[in-house]
Amino acid sequence: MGSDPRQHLIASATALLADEGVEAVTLRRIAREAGVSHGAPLRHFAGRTELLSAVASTGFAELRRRGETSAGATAAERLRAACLAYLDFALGNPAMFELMFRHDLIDAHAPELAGTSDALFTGFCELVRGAQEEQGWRTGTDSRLLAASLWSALHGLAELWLWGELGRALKPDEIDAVLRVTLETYLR
Amino acid sequence: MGSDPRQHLIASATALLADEGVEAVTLRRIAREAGVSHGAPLRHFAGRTELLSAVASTGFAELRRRGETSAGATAAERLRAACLAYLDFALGNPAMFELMFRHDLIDAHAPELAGTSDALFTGFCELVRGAQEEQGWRTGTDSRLLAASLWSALHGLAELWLWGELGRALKPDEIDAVLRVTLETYLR
DNA sequence: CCGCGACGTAGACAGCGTCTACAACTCTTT
DNA sequence: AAAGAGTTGTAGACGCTGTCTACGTCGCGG
Repeated sequence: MGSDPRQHLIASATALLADEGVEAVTLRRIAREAGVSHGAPLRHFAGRTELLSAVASTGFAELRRRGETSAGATAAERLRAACLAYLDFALGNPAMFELMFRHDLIDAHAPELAGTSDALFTGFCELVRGAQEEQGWRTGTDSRLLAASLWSALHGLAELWLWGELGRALKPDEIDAVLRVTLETYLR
Repeated sequence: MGSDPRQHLIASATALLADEGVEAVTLRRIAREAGVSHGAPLRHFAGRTELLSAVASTGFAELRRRGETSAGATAAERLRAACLAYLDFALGNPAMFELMFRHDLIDAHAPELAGTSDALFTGFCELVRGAQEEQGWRTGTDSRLLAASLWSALHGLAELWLWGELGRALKPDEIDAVLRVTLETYLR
């Protein structure tokens, strides 16, 4: 294996995830992909859960990066851009997005994963608070609660859309319209 | 097996689901629970997916029942009650709720399941339309899009809460507060 | 030089979904 | 009444999975 076998395994798993979906990411497939024996990954990860948690953690880190670098002159515009980035990430990386919230496959309490996902939520809270302070937007409500509510709305939209539930009731191009309704509802 | 083996198996699976979670609901466990051999369920269902789809379908039916019978003098009150019922169902039956949206375990295109879940969305749309017409609430927006947006917000809140992501950032009793923020945001 | 820890391998085990061959039982048709 | 066909349950097999264990094989520090 390479110089950093742990990173090598995470990379193989990430590629497998993007190519063939969550189901395909088994320890044995990862090992085969990485060119090692079926038991080798267990030398670097306590089990499948720990490896998948590490993969999911990179997903949270990437999502946070996208949210933080979202451009905009005002805080409200940056918040709006971050919301769009969330949906963009989910629809563009459906398998990674699914893994990140499959609590049967990952361990939300793993230190690394808890760190990256908490950082994501904290960053989002700050975006919300910034928009609140900048222009007296919903100043009455706790920014943490408001951030949780808005995040939920975005998250639910991504999940229902990816699941296909909305897909039968709505036309494929109507997801943008629903997202616009959600943003209109919150950001005004 | 009983007079209606199909129903018997669904009942065993439902009990197993509530008792031990989604992971425990394997074909072989269901068979053991129902007191038959490990291959017997395949005489009544084409595979695990079909059996779990039937179980999930009962979940959608129950959820719809709760939403339709939600009391309220005005349409707006009935809509609000239905929203509360959605969260109540998710938090009270976490395993069933999880199964209902695990598209890797069930087949969303199975006729029975598609019927019950479509009926749920349609009913919710009508509740939204009713509230729109009754009191000129958000009359500019398509009721289907508005219903999808609101449903997403509720669904995301349930998922994130059950997943535990919000649980680390928020105190256990703050989910009610977030729900109130969401309802305030939409229903005004 | 030797031992020890890190790493990789191969085999085993139980559990899973699914398939197949076989037996029993019910119902229809002759 | 006898025979055949369809339905339902059983038992075993196959390949897949995660995980554990025993066994090697390096490299590096005492």
